[in-house]
This record gives sequence, structure tokens and C-alpha cells, in this order.
Amino acid sequence: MSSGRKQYPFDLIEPKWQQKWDAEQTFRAWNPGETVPAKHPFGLRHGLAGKVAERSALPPKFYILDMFPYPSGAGLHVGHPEGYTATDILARYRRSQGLNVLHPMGWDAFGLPAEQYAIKTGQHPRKTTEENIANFKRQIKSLGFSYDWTREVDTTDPKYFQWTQWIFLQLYNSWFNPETNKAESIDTLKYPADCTTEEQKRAYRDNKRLAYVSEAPVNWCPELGTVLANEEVVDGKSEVGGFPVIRKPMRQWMLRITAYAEKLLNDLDTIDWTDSLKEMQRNWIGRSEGAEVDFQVDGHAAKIRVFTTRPDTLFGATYMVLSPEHKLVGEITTSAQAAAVKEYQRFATTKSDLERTELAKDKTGVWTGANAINPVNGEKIPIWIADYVLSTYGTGAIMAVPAHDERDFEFAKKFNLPIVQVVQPPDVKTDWRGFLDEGTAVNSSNADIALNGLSTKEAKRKISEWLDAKGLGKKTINYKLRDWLFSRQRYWGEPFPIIWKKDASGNLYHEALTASELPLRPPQLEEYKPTSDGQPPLARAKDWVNLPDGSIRETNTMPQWGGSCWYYLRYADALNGKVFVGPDAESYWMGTGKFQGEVKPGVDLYVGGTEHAVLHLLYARFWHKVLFDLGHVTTAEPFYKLVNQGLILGEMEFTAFNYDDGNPCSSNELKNVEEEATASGKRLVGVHKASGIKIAGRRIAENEVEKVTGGFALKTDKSILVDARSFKMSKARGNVVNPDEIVNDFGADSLRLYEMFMGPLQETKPWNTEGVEGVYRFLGRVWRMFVDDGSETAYEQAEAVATPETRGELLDLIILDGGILEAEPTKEQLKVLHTCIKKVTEDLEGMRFNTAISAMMVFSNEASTWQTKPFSVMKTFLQLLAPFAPHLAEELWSRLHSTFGHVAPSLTYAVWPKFDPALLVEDEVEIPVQVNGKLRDVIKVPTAATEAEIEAFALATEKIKAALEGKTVKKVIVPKKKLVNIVAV
RNA sequence: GCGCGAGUGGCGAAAUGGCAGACGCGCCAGACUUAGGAUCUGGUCCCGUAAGGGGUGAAGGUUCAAGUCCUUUCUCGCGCACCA
Repeated sequence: MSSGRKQYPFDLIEPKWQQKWDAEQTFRAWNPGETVPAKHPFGLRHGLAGKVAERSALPPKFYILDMFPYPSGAGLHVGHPEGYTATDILARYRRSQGLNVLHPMGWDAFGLPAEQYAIKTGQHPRKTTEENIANFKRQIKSLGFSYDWTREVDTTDPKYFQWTQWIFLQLYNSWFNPETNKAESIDTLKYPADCTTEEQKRAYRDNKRLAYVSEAPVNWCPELGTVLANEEVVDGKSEVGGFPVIRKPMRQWMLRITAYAEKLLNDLDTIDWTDSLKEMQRNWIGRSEGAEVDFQVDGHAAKIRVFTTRPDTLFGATYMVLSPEHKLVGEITTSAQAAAVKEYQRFATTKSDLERTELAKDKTGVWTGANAINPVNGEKIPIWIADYVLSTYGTGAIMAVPAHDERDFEFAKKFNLPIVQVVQPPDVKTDWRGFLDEGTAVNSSNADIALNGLSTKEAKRKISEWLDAKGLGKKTINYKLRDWLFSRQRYWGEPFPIIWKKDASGNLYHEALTASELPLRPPQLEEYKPTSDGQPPLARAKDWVNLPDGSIRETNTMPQWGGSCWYYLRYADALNGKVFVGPDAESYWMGTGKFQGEVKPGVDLYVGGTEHAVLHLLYARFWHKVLFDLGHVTTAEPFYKLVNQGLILGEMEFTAFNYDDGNPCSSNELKNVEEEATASGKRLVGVHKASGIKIAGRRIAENEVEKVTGGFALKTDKSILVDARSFKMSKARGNVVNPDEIVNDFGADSLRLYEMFMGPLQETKPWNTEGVEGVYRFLGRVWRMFVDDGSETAYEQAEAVATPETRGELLDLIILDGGILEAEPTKEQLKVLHTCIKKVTEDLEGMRFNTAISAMMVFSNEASTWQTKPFSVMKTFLQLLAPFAPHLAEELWSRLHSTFGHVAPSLTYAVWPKFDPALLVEDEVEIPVQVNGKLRDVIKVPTAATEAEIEAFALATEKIKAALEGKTVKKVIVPKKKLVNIVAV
């Protein structure tokens, strides 16, 4: 489409308005206490022009936030503008409703790609980052989004990361007080009696901080040369790059997110997120209720503590399993078993997480030679070690109840361990072996306690009470959530404001910088690789690391998630040099605002993809809660309403399959058809159902296929079905759509409109560039509805010979269509307009952008046929269009007003039109008439007709009489005067 | 395996339990044109010349009335996955 005639001169219109909006700071959001310039349209609308915007005088706020983009070198893809357009439309709509809208944008700019580029080329990541930001910003600006650019933030800017480091100090200098159930200053910590020396106190204190150092096994990714948080490891591979991850003990900074597990879980009930997203967070937090039970090791002083959710099955515990890394393994292993145990431990630790997952089905383990005593029946049960027990969950040890646990059952079968039934399934025909659900307790009694006959629930309660009374165990709650591993062995991140010192006995300890010493900038380096002895790149900067007093700086840096944990707070007061966010700005923009009767604490609307479900969105909630506890913010949750945009897939692709001998294979002969990466790109591979052999597909063109019953088939042989599907856009597949090209060919307004017209925001949907032409044509029709044909022809002829310098003035050649007059609208015209106002307004409230656009298309289809187009109607239509296609709407709005000698008020701050229900009422309505639920006729009746009259009308028509012939009318239903259904037999 | 979501024309989709397919793409026909990959007009779920009949993944159910509610089932997508 890049050739061919333009539907309208969007290439002149769009830059013109973007420049104007920039120059006039149209979208600037005003903080309480700021002075609004005399001519600013926001001030003019709200009576604040030239005045100080006192908080009491400001209209209610509305904070609309987009997820923080990482400015990659690849630039924007069409997925970004989907969410950005949705929020921009709502931001513009809310402004016109009279709200003070905060709609900002910025850059999550620390990150791996810039650093890896630096390692390869030696170029400072700052340079790459700046270039990428400039490109992203250019692309985003070309789409005409109404951001307040004065609030732009960049996580790599020292003015920004100074405060990221400051928040780290807040975490460092706090502990979680279980009594008050919140974070408090570390100064409120009480020391136990046996902490007497400074060293002991320091150790105790450092162990309680929300930011602490741990020496545990961590996720090490050799390929990336850094550790990763649990949330960044997917299927044993790094989320970024998909490289293998192994477990390695290392000293690392951790953040105590587990202290907030309960709050993070419970407060999900106070926010308006989708159920699926809340469910993902709940699963990740993974709360489970159960009991801890102590088992005495036979012949040892040691006890083994286990966690179980099924204490009612304690009588069925026939063996125990420790994780290979469990502390007691060495102590209890008998000499006879020592060699086997050591060998198994070695085997377990060398396995990567990936291998552990892949080999999950085959159980392995060895006996330690030791036994434990089952506290309920005194029986000796063997203690094994096996890697199906994770050291990081619960106590790292389990009681195995093979009869009623799938994993224990498999393990017991493999190693011939006894299996004892303790739960009777409700249905007697169900095999109790491997029965996991609730039932009735059996074989569970001793001299002291009897569970037999009790339901699982009752049995759990009774045994828990008994264990508690006997001092053998207690009720406990466990979480899957682990503390957040917060350090990375990288250069391009925030340095920790931490220095290390040695105490009198030569042990290292850490101290934090003070807030006044921030920002701590990273040093200049010649090379960005880790050191040869495996230290992070910052260790290369000897002058930076080694301080005059002999102490040394921390050389780890913070992960990318740090900067993105609080950016939404900085937007509220982005230029504040004294605090991370001023209290007035924070409480105004983030406070508990009331709008349309709904109480919304925090950001009013947050839109982004699901990829951050358990990373950014969990981390940010955690930081926010800490800041809330410490009194720095006024709400307990940062994001009140969150909407996930759906993924945009590439255009539909067809794939044909062939056997090895070249004969075609119909796709319905295959199962498990999925994508496979090869050296030359990606392809589809399926498994032949009959033979089980793998068959690879090849992509074919759309004109080679034809629709048949059951799918698509080859044109050349219609018995051969082909696979038809859309794929995620990726460089490897070569199906990425670049927004720049769409803007160049069709304009920003068309791109915006198409992204919204594709379907509901939340759904996954395939891209189709031909669909862009559809909305582009619609905008062209709107344009032609307003402008004079002849003048446009003159414009086009002039344009063909214009120079770039003179082109801009050519727009003046275009005049308004003669049919637009300051005339009184007809009843019909008002009805068409108000139907559109109603639909667009309601759909904006419900974020149904696709149907709002179709309502405007209906309007333009109608209005195009009008001889006389009343000024007032056309003007109002432009207001409806403005949030969606702001450039075109502004251009026509200004022409419309100037043609009639009116001063055009700012379209951005023009009062949103209200629909008048009275105008939608018709004299006559069409009512469908059904006989036994089947449509037989449609009748026209006066709107004022009563139900009885409608019924009589319906029964009297020829078609209905015919349909009722030979039948007796049993009943006539006229629901809400909308339809008649005659029941007849 | 577990959890969540979705299945409607050739395609993207629309439908407070009340006329299934609005709107758009594509396609077909026509008009204007030297031309059309511009624009405008009309048509376009399936069977049938028509009258009529059938139709929202499949099978049951509730209801005067079901794409929509309930039960079973199949398919696809997403998330989690030895979490005791």
C-alpha cells in the first residue's frame, strides 16, 4: 500500500499536531501547588489559568499507567502500542470528562542486552542505552500519545537510581516485626539475652534485616555469568535467553519478601485484577496449611522435623526422606552406607534444575542406614535421602505415606518399602493404593488416640491437637515463595550502597552508606566482562572498590527489577531532588481517590502484558508494602485496577507436511504439532499418529490452499489438509510487524484505530495488515465527509509538484465541504448522533474499544448520505473520534471552527458530550414475533402501545395467522415490549 | 497431571436469556473511469429456483425462549508442575 493514493494527508496532519501538543504542553499534568500557566487549556477549563493549583481546587485525579518498557535495540513492535493506545484513549477520555489525568512514560533501561553489547564492542552501555531510548521515544511520539513528557524517567539516570538505592537502604535498615505485623526501623529490634558483644548483636541484627546476605545455593547461569531469582528461572532455564541454570552455593543479597507472603496473598482481595492473574500470584506464593512433626532418630539425639499437609496420615508413614542437602544427613548416615550416600549427594548436586525436572518421573534415592521412630506408633522406619524432596521447601524432609501420596507411592514401589492404608476412599470400589483425596481414617489408633472412622478434616484437627499437647508437633503454614535473590554479577545495574569491613577477628561485615552519599555511581571500566577469577565486572575498578580506610565496596549490582519496582511513584513527582516522591504529590496521585462512587487506592488503571505476572507485579507490591509500613506512601497496594492486554500474533501461516518419500501427508494424520527451532529458523513438526514418526512441515502461500470442510486443504489435492495458525511474532520466524512502516503507509491514527479494532483488548489476536486498510479507509471517509472534493483535487495536484518546504502550506488549499452548515439538526440526525454518543461512552467505560469504533463507523456510514451536515452534529462526532484518532480529529475540529468564524476551544479539554435518551425514542418500533420460539414475522407498532395491543397486533398479521393454522394458542409472552412469543400446540 | 481462559461465516469479530453474524477484511456484481490495487452502490452463514428448512466444537438438560445458564465431553491457548 505504500504506493497508491493517500486517503487523506495524514503525513502532514500528524506531525503538525504532535508539534503543537509538545509546544503547548497540552498534556501536562499539574501537581498540587504548581502554577498553571495563564493560557493552558486545562487551567481554562477548570478555572485555574494563571493560578496556583491548590489541592482543594484541583479536579479529581486519574492515574493511567503503561507498563515500563525496556528500550531494546529492536525498537517498538506492534504489541507495545496496543496497550499504549488503550491507555491513551482512556486518558484523553478522562481529561474531557474533567479529571486531572496523570499519564506518563519512561524507560526501564538497565539490563542485559546493552551490557552484552558492551562486552562485545567495548562501547559503554550508556551509549547504547541512550540511542535505544531515543529511538523508542521517537517511535512512541510518532503515535501521538498524550504523555506528560516532563515526567519522563530513566532508571539509569543517577537522579533516578539515587532513589532506587535509597529504597534499598530503607529495606536494609528495617526488619519485619511479627508482633506489629509490619516493617519497622532496625533500631526497634530487641536483642536476645545471649547477644552480648557488638559482634553478636551485629550478626543478630544483620540476620533480621529485610535486605540481608545469605550463603545459600542459588540459581547460577554460567552462560549469562550471573545468578538469577527463582522468578527468572523457567523450566530450569533462564527466562532471558533460555540458558541452563545450575545450583551453586554463593554469597548473595536477599530481600525478605517471604515476610510479606501473607499480606501479598490477602491483599489480592482488595484490588481489581483479573482472576487468572491473581491466581498466578496465589500459586506462586503457594500457601499451604499443615503441621510440623518431629521424628526421633533411632539411637541419636537428633530429631527430624517434617512438614506435612496431611497429619491425619501419620500412622501410614512407613519411611522418611531427607533432601540430599539436608544438614542431618552426615550425622545420621551409618558407616556402611556412607559411600553410597556420598555418591548420591554428588549425583544430586551435579544435576542442573533442568535435568532434575526432566528426570522427574524416575525416582532415585539411597538409604542412610539410620531409622526414625514414628511418634504415633513407635515403629522404626528407615530414613532415606532422595532428590524428589526439595531442600528449599518446608523443612527439607518428609514423612513418606506411600499409600496416599503419589510420589511416595512410586518411590515405595521402586524400593520395595511397605505401604499401609490409613485412608478409606468414600467409594468402596476405589483402590486405596495411591488414593490422594479425602476419605475416612482407618488403621490409625494407639493407646492414646484413635482417628478411625473420622473424616480427613476431623482427623487432621484431632491429630494436630494431640501432637501439640504431646509437644511432638504444631500447626504450621508454609509458602512456596522464597526470599528474593537481589544481587547480580553485572555492570549495568545500580551499585549497592554497601561497603565491607573487617572486624577485630578478621571477619567481614557490611555497612550501608548514608542517604547523603547517594547516588553511588558505577565506575568507568575498560572492559565489562567478569574478572578472570570470576568476580563481577565492578571488581575491575580497583580505585572504586578499594576505599582509603581499607574497606571495600560491594561489587554486585541490583537486578533490573529494582528500578521498575517504584517508577510509578517517581512519575508523581519526577523532578523532586529532595525526596523520592513528595508527600503531597504521592497522596494526591496515589491516594485513595473516589471516582464514580468507586474507591480506588493507587494507580487507577495499569495496562500491560502478562509476562510480569509473578516478577514485576509481585516485587513492586512487596516494595510498596514496605514503603507503606515505613510511612513513605499512603496506600497498601500500588495498582488498584490492572488489565492485561492480549498478545498480538503474526499473520496466519499455512503449513503443509510431506513424508520422507515426498508424498504429501494430511495434517489430520498428525498429532502434537508444534514449533521447533532449527539452525535456519523455526518450523512446525508433528508426530504421525499411526507410525509415531516425526514429520516436518514447510510453509506454503495462502493462494496454494482452499477452505474445505474440516479445515484448509491443498488446492492441488483437496484430501490433503494443511495446518493453519498464527505464531507469536519473533525475529527467528521473520513475522515481526514494525509500527514505523504502518505509520509511514497509513498514519498513526490508522495504527491506533486498527490495534483497537482487532478485537477485545484482553484477547490474543492475529495481526492482519489488510485490516489496517479497513480502518484507514474509514478515516478517509471521515475526512471526505468534512472536506470539499474539488479542493482536495487541487491539493493533490499541487502536492505532486510541491517541494518538502512548501508542502506544509498545502493543507490550506483544502476547504470544508459545502454540506456542513450551521443548521438545525433533524430528529433523525440527532438520533444517529446520540446513538453513537451512548455507545462510544458506554464502551469506553467498559474498555470495549472495538465496538466503540464500529459505532463510529455506523455513524459515518449514515452521515455520509446526508445532504446537510449540521455543524453541531459534526462537531460532536469529532469529540467522540478524538480519543481514538486525535490527529485527524484535531485537524477537522480546527477547520470546522475556523470556517464558521469560531475560535476552536482545545479539543483535549472540551467537555465530553452527553447523550439524551429522549432523542433515541422512536415513534414506532419493530417487534419480532415468534411462534414456539421461531421467528415468523416482524411487526411495527407505536412505541406507546401496551403489551395487550402488541399481542393483538401480532396475532392479527397474515403470516402469524398462517403459522397458527390448526393450532391452539396456549400462551402469549411479550417480554419488555421487545418481542412476542406465541406458544401454540 | 493440576489451575485458568477460549471455541460463532473464508478471516478479525458482534450479540442486558429475547430477530445469531452489527462493524471491518476478503470475495462477487455494478457505476464513474484511458486505467484501477482510488472512490461510490449493491450482494455475500449453509441447503433450496422459491416457499421453506438447518445453523454458534459435540451430546444431553433447564426455559415460552439458550451462542449466553447447568451437566458430560472434545479441541486449542496460557500458567504451574516431585511444593510433601
